[in-house]
Amino acid sequence: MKIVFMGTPDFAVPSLKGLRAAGYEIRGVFTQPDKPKNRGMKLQPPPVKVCALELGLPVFQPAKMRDGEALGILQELAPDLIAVAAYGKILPADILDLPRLGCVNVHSSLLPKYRGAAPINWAILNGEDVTGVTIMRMAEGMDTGDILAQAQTPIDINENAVQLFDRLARIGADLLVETVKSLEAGTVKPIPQDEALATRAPMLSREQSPMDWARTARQLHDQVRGLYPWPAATAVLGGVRCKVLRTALSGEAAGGAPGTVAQADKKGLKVVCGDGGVLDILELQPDGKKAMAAPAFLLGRPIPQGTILTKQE
RNA sequence: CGCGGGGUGGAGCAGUCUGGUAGCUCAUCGGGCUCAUAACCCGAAGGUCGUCGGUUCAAAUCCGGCCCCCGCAA
Repeated sequence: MKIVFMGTPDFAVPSLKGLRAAGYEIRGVFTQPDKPKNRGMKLQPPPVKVCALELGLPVFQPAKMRDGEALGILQELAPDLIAVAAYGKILPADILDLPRLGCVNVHSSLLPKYRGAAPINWAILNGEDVTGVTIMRMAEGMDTGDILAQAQTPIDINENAVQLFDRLARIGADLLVETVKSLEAGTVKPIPQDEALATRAPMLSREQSPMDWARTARQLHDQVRGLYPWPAATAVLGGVRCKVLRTALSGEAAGGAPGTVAQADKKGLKVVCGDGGVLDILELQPDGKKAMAAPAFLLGRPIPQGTILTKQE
């Protein structure tokens, strides 16, 4: 069975490796073009490209999928199946129709919930305690295709987006391989998505970063772990804008207005939230500095107990 | 050359503008107090101030080169 793989970020790497390890013939790997990123705007190859090169697979990085060039390459590669995981490009109908067994996509949510670019983050942001991975047949809409397989997994109360990313990437890879086997055997029964239950998980933005202490402790905790590590939840502490990287729900209740610093010493940095719950800030990163434990931060920038924090402008 | 912040005992910071004895909080070690302590009191150890060069009687501080870390921008 000949497969063409399409994917871009770390999330897609286990799926590529999984298919390869399962013995399928990977005819080629499509990934986004190298883009200028990071300090100095140096060109960065996407993780899938790095992985594909290590595996000795041919890599294709077309800028557009609709100009016929990509179609031409694919016709030459003549795959039986195209497997896609977080490729980041929309495939036109002529490509979707090309492979004998069609195009399948690994999506990191329980579709039809959380269609879109950031399903993992939004699941955490919304306080879900279960999420999962869906393998679907690709259609022209955004994550609207028929469901071929799903796997569920619980979200731990302290799990952040990166940790969940890693887990779902592995779960997705296993499920993808299983599904491809089923497709070969012809035992898959596609299930249409229930449009009435569909929700969207749009790209994250830095506007979601500022922490509003009027929200509940749980909501703020979810914000911190859901936006980790980018764009990250942020707060102004000791006069400095900080990324809040890790928090815990202390379970204590405390008096005081939302934003009141209940404790700020070597034992911890605890803030009263809108529901009276207390959020324990464990790890943070001031502007221009490295990540550090909250008590260490307080040594250099003490915050008097009782200070009332306000939402960043 | 995309823009900006930073490198000072183990940790987090001040000191740099205005050159002149290395400072604060925490951790560590020793002693004390206490039924006891992660609490409190007393004391100690620990730093080529990222690096190389320049200016100067004198450089953490002024000038120049280099290295490293971080944020923005996605």
